[in-house]
Parts: sequence; structure tokens; C-alpha cells
Amino acid sequence: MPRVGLDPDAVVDAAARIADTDGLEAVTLARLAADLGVRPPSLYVHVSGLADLHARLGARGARELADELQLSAAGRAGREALDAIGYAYRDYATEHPGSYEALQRLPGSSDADLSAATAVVDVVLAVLRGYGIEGGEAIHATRIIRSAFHGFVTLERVGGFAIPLELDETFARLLATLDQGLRTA
Amino acid sequence: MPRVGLDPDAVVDAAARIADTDGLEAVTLARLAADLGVRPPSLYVHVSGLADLHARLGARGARELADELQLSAAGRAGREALDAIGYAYRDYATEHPGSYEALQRLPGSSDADLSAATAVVDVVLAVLRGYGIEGGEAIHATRIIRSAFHGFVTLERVGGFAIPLELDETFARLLATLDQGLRTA
DNA sequence: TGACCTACCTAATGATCTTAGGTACAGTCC
DNA sequence: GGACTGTACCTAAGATCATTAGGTAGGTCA
Repeated sequence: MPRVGLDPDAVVDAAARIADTDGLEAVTLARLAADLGVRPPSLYVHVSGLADLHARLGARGARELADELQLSAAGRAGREALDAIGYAYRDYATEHPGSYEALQRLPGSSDADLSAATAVVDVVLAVLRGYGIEGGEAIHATRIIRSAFHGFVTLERVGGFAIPLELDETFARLLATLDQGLRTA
Repeated sequence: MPRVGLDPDAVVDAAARIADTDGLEAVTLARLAADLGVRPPSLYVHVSGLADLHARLGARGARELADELQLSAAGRAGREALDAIGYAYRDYATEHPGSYEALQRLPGSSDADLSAATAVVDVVLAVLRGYGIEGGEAIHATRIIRSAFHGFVTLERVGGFAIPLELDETFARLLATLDQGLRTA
């Protein structure tokens, strides 16, 4: 029996691949083990169970999302930066539906979870500085932006918008509404 | 063995009770049967399986939510109506977390699912008429409002806002931003 | 009272997660 | 180069779950 040479990252990466192609509910230890050419109990060497795997998947997703947002906002400010992170956010959720769903259910208790979630918030805070918004104001604004982005991509993902027509136009208007709100804040 | 006298509604009601107190993931046929004083296979008389149960739970939640919104908006218009449905939406999600989560995962293919989801949209459309917004404009506006509400309550529910401080204030500002956006639309 | 309908049952299967305990491959030390 | 140790992976076994097949009995209507 040859060793596969797994490690926690390789396991979580494989889980993310399953989640993003077949949905988060398809991520079972049985399926994951089969994909990796290993028996289910062997996964416990790298991950302490299904709950832990989901938590790691969420943290991984949050890190990835934060990276994408950061990249998109680099060198931009104000409305341009807001649009950039908006589209980056939406793209990430569209292209990594399973990871995005996992990210959403982060238990949030562990340090890793917290730092991953904070990274996303930090990017939004940076964009808000471009609007001259800081301190307590920025906390409220960040929450509103995250709510709008998260709500939109979630409803889009589960088909919550009965007619999928002109979703780009709706998202553009959502960004305009946010921009206007930030300006008058 | 006395008959319990169940019917689909009683089964779904019991499932909603479990979902709202112990979380949607606690809704298993085993647990539900135990609560109802029945063996798991007996539930198949009323419900065609776990997937069907979840779908019914979601449809039930959507109907309940639509009723709450309708009730809150009655006799109000404009900003007042927007605030009313906003707080009603948030209250429903807070008081019925399991039902709200189920509502969110509606497969949406069946007629019952569709009509339940449409009821929520209809209330929002009615509020928009108070702003003088109709037709295609109203579709975009409805989506933005639902996105904002849904995103906020979801993040609030999963503890997505690191500091739970002043969440009421954030929600009030979110409503103000939406109101402003609707006025200039 | 007898016949039917069906709500509920027991029995059994298969998928899943999880733990306990064994085996053999890799690198390290002599 | 050969024994020692750590650990990646294994088989075996259990518990919990959803689901199907087929039987039983309680309520209802003629």
C-alpha cells in the first residue's frame, strides 16, 4: 500500500474542489476519501472530523475571498474601488459556490476563523477610507456593504430572483445606491 | 397502539418547532418521529422523505414571512412602510431562525414553493408603489431591498458581525440608505 | 356486523461518521 | 547498512441516519 502523501491543506483543497463543482452537501468524508484514493478513517489523521473539515473549508474560502477583494481594490479609490470589490465579491461567489457557502457558516470561534473573516472586513474598511469614512461610521458602513453584497450573491446563487433577467443591471444599481449612501453619510 | 392522528401540516409544524429551537440541522426524521411519538417510517405516510420535509418547511416559512410583512405594511406608505417591513423581516428571521434558514433553501421548482416566494415579493412591490416605482424599475428595487434585508439578517444570525454592538443603529442606517436610493431612482 | 382504507408498525438495507487497534513505509541514529 | 521510531494508512466494528417492503390493527361506512 503506497502512501498518498496527504496533508491537511491537500485534504481541504480536494474538499473545496468537490464543494465548488458538486455543492457543499456533496462534501462527505466518504466522497473525499474516494477522490483522494484513501479510506475514510485515514482522513482523521489530517482533519479531526467532518465539522473540522467544514470549518477549514470556510476559513480557506474567507482567505481566498479576502485576497481577491484586496487584489481588485489595489490602486483604486472611492466609487471605483467600491465597484471593484463588488464585482470581485460577486465573481468569487459565482465561481466558488461551495467555498462561499462554507465561508458563510464559519463557526467563528477559533482564531483562524476570526482572522480569515477579519481580512475581508479590512479590505472594505480600506475602501471606506477613500470615502473619508472612519471609526464608528465605518463599522456601520462596512456592515451595510457586506449585507448588500452577501444578500445579493446568496439570492442569485439559490435562484431567489424568479426571473434571472438583467441581474447585472440590478447589481450595478445596488452599487450606485451604496455609493450614494456612503457619500451622504 | 393508539393512532396519533397526524397529517402533513402537523408534521411540518413539529419540524418547524425543532428547527426554530435547535437549528435546522437538528431536523432529522428520527428526531421528528421521536417528538411526535411515532416511528420514523410512519412519517412517510405524510411526507415523502427528508427532502420533501425541508421543502415544505421552507414554503411554510415563506408563507409566514409574507403574512408578517403584509400585516406590518398595512395602512402605511413610503418610508414608513419600508421601515415596517424591514423590522418585520428582521424580527421574523430572529424569532424563527430555523424556518428562515429553510426558506432560504427552497428548491423553488414546485408550484407551492413558487407561490410562497412570490407572496414575499408582492408585499415589497406594494411598498414600492408608494414610492411611485413600478414596472422594470420595481423589479430592480425589489431585488436590492431583498438583498439588503436578507444579507443583514443572515450575517446577524450567524454572528457575521464581529462586534454585536449597535446592530439596531446599523439596520436603521441600512433602511435610510435604501430609502434614499428609492427616492432618487 | 363486516369490509375497507390507511395510519402505523417491524424488519431489513445501505450510506454515513466515528473510534479502536493493527501494519508497514519513511526518515533518523548508531 | 541495519535497527528504531513516528506516523500515514489500513481493517474491523459501532452508532445514527434515511429509506423501502411488507404486515397489522384501528377507525369508518355500508
